Amino acid sequence: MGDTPGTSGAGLGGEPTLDEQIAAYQREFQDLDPQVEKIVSALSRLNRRMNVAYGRQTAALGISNAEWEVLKALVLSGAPYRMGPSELAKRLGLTPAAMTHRIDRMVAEGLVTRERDESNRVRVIVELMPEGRDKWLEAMRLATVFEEDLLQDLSADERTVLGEVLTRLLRRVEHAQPDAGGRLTDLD
Amino acid sequence: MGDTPGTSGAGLGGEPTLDEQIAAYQREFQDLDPQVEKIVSALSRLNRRMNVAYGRQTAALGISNAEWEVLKALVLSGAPYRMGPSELAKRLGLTPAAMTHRIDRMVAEGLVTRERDESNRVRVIVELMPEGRDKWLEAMRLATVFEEDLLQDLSADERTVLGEVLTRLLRRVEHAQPDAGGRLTDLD
DNA sequence: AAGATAAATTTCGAAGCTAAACAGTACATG
DNA sequence: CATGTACTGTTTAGCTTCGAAATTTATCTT
Repeated sequence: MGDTPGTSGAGLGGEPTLDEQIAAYQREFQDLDPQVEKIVSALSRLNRRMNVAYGRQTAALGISNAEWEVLKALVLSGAPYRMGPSELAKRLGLTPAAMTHRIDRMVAEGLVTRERDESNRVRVIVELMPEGRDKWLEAMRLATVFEEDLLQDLSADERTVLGEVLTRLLRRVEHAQPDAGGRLTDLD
Repeated sequence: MGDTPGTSGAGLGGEPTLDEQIAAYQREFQDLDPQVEKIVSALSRLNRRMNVAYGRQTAALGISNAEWEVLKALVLSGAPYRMGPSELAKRLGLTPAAMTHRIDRMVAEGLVTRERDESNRVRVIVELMPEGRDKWLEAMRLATVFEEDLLQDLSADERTVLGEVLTRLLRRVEHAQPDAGGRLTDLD
């Protein structure tokens, strides 16, 4: 792929084909299971492409990915769409300081409001505004259209199997904790 | 999930279970195919977890994700592991300016060298150093161990099917260009 | 030789995050 | 009831990473 044969794959930016990439992996790293690598690489690429698509869609609505995450957490919390900053921070994996900054921006843009909890004045309540909810809804509409198109070629059976297998993989990652060496030791 | 029933799922930071999340999606957004959403959400979560794992592993080796990307591109380019900054930038989706900065750091850390191409003195050649290659190799060893563990529960047949289906999805995203509305129009 | 083109770097600034110090509130305990 | 302790959220200061635009250096064209 240096400059001799490999101008074949047409990916994002001269990115090699999946098969080309796996061949390169095998060339450079012998003890590699091509089948495993194919699954993992495909997962990774697929997700990158999906994120690019989602990013384009949310950008078209004038919100960043960071803001999208907050909107999503609030909507999924259910009516009346209120959460505390620390709960949000925990959910999104941020420090409280970073959460404060994000909320600052989103308040300034009218996506959410921030007020003190009168029953416990230490706490703060972040509440989703109608405009924020509308943006989330519109983003969801765009996303579902994209997702249906993406899965278009899969039969009902294939969808079922794919969902089941992915869920099983997810369970394995979520219910297991990697030890010092990175191995997944089962907890069940 | 506001605060009444939903303390069940034990994800990253109080993250709801996949099924809980899908139920919430359906509650807030009626025209949603739960099967599609399950696949997409599982894909997304799986990838997030994998990235966390990879991040921990590379961090243990003292390199950032950004540096990991550069090492990977150089190794996969094959011996003698040389690329120009602009080619790297295109591959990684960065501007040339950002690429210059990254290379600065990596040269300072002894992972790569940077020298002018004597045959065309406008160009620069970034070359992988043995230390960089060693880091890549060690990261690959860790990654493959993790990946084997991840796919442990899948039968040979399931691996074959999963690889095939994911490849098909990937082809659909890579060979199609979303139009203005975000739809994937097939190009084949 | 003169301009056009191209590659890489430099400069400047923006975004986003964190750590640590700080302020305000609630609660427990004597 | 008084006070210490714990907790929530914000502020401040600084760091890292990236990008846009201008700049430098070299090559190519005519």
